[in-house]
Amino acid sequence: MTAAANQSGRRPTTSRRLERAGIRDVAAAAGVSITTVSDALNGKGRLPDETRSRVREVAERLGYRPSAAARTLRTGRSGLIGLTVTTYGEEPFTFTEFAYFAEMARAATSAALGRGYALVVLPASSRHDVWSNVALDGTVVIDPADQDPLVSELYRSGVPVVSDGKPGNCPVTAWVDNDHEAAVLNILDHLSEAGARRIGLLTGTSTDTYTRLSTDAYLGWCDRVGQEPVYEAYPAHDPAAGAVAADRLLARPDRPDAVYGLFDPNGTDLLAAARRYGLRVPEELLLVCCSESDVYAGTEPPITTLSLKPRRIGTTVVNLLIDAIEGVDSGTGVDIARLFPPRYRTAGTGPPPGTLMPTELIVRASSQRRSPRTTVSPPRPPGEV
Amino acid sequence: MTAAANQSGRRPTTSRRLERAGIRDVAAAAGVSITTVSDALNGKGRLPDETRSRVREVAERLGYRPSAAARTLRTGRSGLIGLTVTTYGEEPFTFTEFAYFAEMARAATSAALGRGYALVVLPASSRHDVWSNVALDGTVVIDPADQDPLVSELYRSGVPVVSDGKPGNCPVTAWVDNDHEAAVLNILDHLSEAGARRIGLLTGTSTDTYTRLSTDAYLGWCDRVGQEPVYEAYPAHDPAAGAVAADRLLARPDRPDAVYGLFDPNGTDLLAAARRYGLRVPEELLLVCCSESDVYAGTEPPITTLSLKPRRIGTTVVNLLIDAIEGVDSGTGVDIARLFPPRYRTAGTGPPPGTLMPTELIVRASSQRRSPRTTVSPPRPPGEV
DNA sequence: TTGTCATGGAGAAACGTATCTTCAGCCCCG
DNA sequence: CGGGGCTGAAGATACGTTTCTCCATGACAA
Repeated sequence: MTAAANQSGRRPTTSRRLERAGIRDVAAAAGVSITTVSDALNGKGRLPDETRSRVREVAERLGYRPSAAARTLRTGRSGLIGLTVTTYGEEPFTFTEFAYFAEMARAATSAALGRGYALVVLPASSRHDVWSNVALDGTVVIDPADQDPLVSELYRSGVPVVSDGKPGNCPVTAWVDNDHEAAVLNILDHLSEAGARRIGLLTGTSTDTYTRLSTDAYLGWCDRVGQEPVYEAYPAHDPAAGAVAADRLLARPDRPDAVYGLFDPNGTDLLAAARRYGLRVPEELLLVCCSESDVYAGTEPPITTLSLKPRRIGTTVVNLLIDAIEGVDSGTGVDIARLFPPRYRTAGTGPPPGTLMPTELIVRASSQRRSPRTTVSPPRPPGEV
Repeated sequence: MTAAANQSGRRPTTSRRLERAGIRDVAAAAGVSITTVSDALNGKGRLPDETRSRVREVAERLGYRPSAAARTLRTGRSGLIGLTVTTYGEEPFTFTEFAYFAEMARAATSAALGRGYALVVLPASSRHDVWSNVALDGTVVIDPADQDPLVSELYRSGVPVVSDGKPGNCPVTAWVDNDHEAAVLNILDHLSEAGARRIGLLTGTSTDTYTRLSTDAYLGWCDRVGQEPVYEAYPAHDPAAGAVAADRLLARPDRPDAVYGLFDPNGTDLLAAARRYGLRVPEELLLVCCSESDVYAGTEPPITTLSLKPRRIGTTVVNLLIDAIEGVDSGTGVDIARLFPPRYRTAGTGPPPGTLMPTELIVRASSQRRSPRTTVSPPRPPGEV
């Protein structure tokens, strides 16, 4: 039972193509055990620097690359993070449809790579065949559905899940969202101060968190101020429906003298509709829409936009997720509490913990009747969710 | 990390270890061997349907999910495909900067998922720590650098690589690209027919394939037709430099009466510059630019654009890659030949095999002095590369 | 009876790594 | 002189699959 006898029968088959060098090959070439190789390469164990560097050199010479699969199997960590966008239409991804998603995904990818993780793009559909085929350390879910079965299963099976957008009824490890309520109230106040008497809303028919929270904030504001709500809803994922809804809103008998549009294309659509009805902006119609696009800096007139700061969200979501992954080694969740910034955090002990982030209102000519200067709203203090 | 924070009852039921059920547990529960379980679940082996369905039912009841890591280790297949975009600035990704990348990536993701693969986004930098940490069945490289060390190493280590954009000096399994030369010649002919006497070019300073091929085609055309080249080059990744270059081009003493811009923002930049110089489009200046954005259908006037059909490219690239992954089991490349369509394929036996795809010219008012009607150019027959 | 198949299924060997445990020396102190 | 602690490194096991090999059984023909 010598070591030589043990190692002799490694590859009796004819090696016509050259196999990738494994850790055994490195060990043999360096004249040490595989334990020593592993320790030397991973900076563990007790080894003199001389042995360490020698092993490293041999590994380099042999072009040794550790097998990611084997390492994942052994350590239980893959370094992979799932990224999911809820699908609207037939296409599984809405990346480019809304600039918000694209920017958010880009930031998330960067943040993950910066911490040594890679992002895997996965469909929100709960097709097991796809999901169970990839070992995930955690998952980012953008805009989760109200009762997402996929998220529930992931969470139940112990995979950390962090969502962009406050989740409805599915449990998540943590979530991050913009302070949509504060943002809408801020905009309504802003329009009021600019002289608006009746503010209309262009909103969506879907039930996602963003649409719901924003609409509710609008309705609450109207109720508080004593204005009759004036709004039109349309399916946000339909590119053509937005223009129709904008037209409808301005055709109403109780036509508003200011409009906030919840979705990116609303700005141009409203502008076009206003032109059709001969309404001058901002003299006769004040305009604000939510958008990440800078085309609104160049429209005639430039349009005030609300930015959801997708990059900040994406970075935060990923960092939260990786913190959860690396902080929780056993099955039970621990230590997540310290990861959240002191402000903008839900106080209660009840899960899941969430973080609200401030938005940014970029004021342009379309919402000001005086001097159109670009300015930035200060972040609002955190309110209750 | 106080004990209180630690004890904050997160998941009360997880006090005992709720280990994921393994294949052994399923085998024990079903009263069969793990071999039978594996065969039953994977549709292999010789088993009566009764056993098969019973095992499947037990597995379902136990919530059994095979370990992706173990399967990958055993089979050598991960179901993961890398997606890389060459980085321009500090940001690792240019996804949103150019709509082409975003659309292409989206199509590639869809195509991969449709065939059971998932895409993992990776940086083009050759940081081993990231790349070697994930088991890849193959890689898509968008716009590879002229002598990409990363691509070379991947290819050498046997990982199939398919590139979007004809590679310069690095070996790839296959590549797909638009027929840039044909596209440019087509545009120049189109502008000539519309009455252009001196056609200018707005191009980039970088050395990627797209820029190089397009510029060369332009220079060759000028030489053939006997026109003095009139062009300005600028760093394409600099968002501000484009407007300056457009201005410079129209400020030249030998001002062109038609311009083709190679990059997406050139259309609006050229339009703005033309306005500054009081040039009417298309009466005094014909305009075409390469873009995937549909904003050019709504500009004043609408601008003729060249579409690179990113979705078609993305789908083709991924299908080619997966064909290579599944068709080539040994190290040496085989069988790839049959995968390529008979047309648009390089004839020679020498690797790497490439596919040229036709582009689409969407003709709008900016490049026509007569009746501005939208039409589509027929695909050109394949020429030599 | 004996051999040949076909059927249904079990055993065990990988896959390549990380890590827990053990062990041989060696020095030093009592 | 004996043992405790430290250093350097090897052995062995486990991770959870897939799959190759092989065996038991019974039916059927020779």
